Amino acid sequence: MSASRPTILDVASRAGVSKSLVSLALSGSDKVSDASRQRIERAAQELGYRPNAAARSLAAKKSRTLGVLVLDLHNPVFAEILDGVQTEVRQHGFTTMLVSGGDDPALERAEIDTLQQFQIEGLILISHRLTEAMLREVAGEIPTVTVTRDDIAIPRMDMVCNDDVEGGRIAVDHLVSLGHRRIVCLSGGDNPVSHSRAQGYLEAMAAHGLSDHAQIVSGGLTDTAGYRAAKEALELSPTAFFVANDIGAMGAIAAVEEAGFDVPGDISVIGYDGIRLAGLRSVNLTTVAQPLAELGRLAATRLLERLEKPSRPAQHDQVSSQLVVRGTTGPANPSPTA
Amino acid sequence: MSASRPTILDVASRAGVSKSLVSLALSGSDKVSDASRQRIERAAQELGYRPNAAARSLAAKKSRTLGVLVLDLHNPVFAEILDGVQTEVRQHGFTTMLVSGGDDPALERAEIDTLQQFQIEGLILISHRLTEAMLREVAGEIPTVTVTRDDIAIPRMDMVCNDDVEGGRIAVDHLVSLGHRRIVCLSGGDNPVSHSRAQGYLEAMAAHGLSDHAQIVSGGLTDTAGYRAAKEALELSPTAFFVANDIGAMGAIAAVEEAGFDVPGDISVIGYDGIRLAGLRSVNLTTVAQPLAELGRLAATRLLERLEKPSRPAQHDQVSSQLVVRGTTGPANPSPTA
DNA sequence: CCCCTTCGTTGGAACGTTCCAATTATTATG
DNA sequence: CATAATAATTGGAACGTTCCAACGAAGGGG
Repeated sequence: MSASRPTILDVASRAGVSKSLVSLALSGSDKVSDASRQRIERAAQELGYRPNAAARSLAAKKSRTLGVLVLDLHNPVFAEILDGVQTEVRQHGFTTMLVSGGDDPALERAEIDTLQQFQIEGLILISHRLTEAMLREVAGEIPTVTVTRDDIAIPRMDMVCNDDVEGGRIAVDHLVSLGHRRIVCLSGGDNPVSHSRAQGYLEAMAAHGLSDHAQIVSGGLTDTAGYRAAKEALELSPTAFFVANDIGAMGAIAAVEEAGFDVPGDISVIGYDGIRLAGLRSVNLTTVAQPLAELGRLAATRLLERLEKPSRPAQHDQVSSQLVVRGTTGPANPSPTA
Repeated sequence: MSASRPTILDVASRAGVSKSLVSLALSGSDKVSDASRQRIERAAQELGYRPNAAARSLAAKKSRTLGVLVLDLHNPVFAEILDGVQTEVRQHGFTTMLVSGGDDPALERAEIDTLQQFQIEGLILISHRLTEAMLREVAGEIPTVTVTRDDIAIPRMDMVCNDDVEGGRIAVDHLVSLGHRRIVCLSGGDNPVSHSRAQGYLEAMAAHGLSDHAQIVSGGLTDTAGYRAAKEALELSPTAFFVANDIGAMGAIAAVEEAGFDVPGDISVIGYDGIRLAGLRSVNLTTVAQPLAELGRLAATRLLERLEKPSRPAQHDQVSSQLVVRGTTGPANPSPTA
């Protein structure tokens, strides 16, 4: 049973120097003689010394830790954004603390509270559940950047988003180029992201002179929501669906096939997000891919910049999506047969 | 620009009591008069006081935080196990700190280091990348429980696993009951989990007198690995595949369909894990479902128990899987036609 | 009315670090 | 060779909390 963890004092006495010098040496100061530095490093090594982050954070008044709140760990979109966040943050010597929210905004607020107790220096929100009041409160207390949410602008809060309107247009353009005209949009329901995507859909339909065919069926962002919406939308005898997210698109495909149609022989389906899953061979979904990791990377960058310069005006970034053609879209079939 | 965060002293002076009493009151001690308690709570509320976890952890010499290392946040299996961990841990007033490893065991070791700097009281490992030496080192320093890894037993380290051998048997039993005999196992490669599942497969094949038909094709745990293995295994003219995990099964299905066979008309496919994804309508995979959340819950429970009683002998739990029949398995077709 | 218990409350030490001003050792300069 | 400048090192205060021993004020029993 080893005694408790070695402290900086143990290292100091073993190296025959003061604790202050150990602190200096381990933080890479250049005013430590090589001889001392070496002895200190060896002592630390031998003792298996690991600095106490709590003590450090307390003394230094900074934790070098960023908090990240994600909407839902199950949705692959978030894991992929997180990748980007992590890479960037790590490079700057910061650590991230990850929490995932629940359905309940209040619970989500509580999770942020926990993060704050750990003295995080900044916060990345990859969720759109917080109410405006909560968001304002949080952003007022701590440097914050939101990802995939652009509905609420707050003075010092940066936002990193995909250009969802453009993405909607890209989807429609692709379908139109394949000869589709009766394109129905299965929207993701009532959230900023889905609104913009539907908006892009409408604009592009108009641009192609297809406003008469523009129809939006509102659903949600889940598999079942996509399924139901598609089922309902089949009544409109479409030749193609633009679905607001990939998971929803998978549900929609199931509905289409269940109704006896072939994808893409009879009906084409295009999704949105570009999660890896969509690339699996058995899914093989054509989609409008957001640069997810880039989204995360950018969010981290903005946050780190703000830590340097807290008073900088809010910055709103938009990244572009890219069409990824796979197997669920094809030439329009003027008269699909069930 | 608000001054820095309020401390316990601010609360104390506003409530007109000593800091000690504030500490007592906020930690729910019963030796605080109702009057004081109320004034303290109001003061804390009004100031927006949030205790500093760093200071608390330093003073109390305990952080009430557990570390969790997951193999890969992209794999849905881990998100679902995490759910279970979180629920349980939260109920006991602990917080979790989540990190995800990379491909590199050394990097994974470094992540654990970070966790330790935050004075985590215990560690949950949902990963099997650490070398035995690393695992021993870590488990020697901090109460540890591994999930889905049962290849290395260490005195004080608890293990929570699925009974993968039984799961393999369940899969085979199901296929046999549908009349299948030429059942090929697409194994997940060289890791403890896959070994056990293949083991169960072999045992069950033997039990059904089908040892002559038992064939294992080794692959990996990814979509592409499943695809390749299936492609190769089609040579063996099977009527069914037992694939070592769900994601791999999805790849296998793609290969089967690409070769012109129908699933499950010509060839049945059963997976393993029971990720939600498998339940999506467009996937609809028959699978051997591990109780993933339960696995996580149990791991957390064991760890919390060990914190109470550090010297308890290592406990090895096994949970049972359950067959979930969906659309990818069906009656054997004696002569599948491409 | 005094002493003893109980209840509520308090100040101070401790936790392990960083930071700063102060000190000592070393080297350069005239 | 003395002194100034510089380099290396040090002790102590501070960070915000918990914990503990000790305190005063009520209340009860003799």
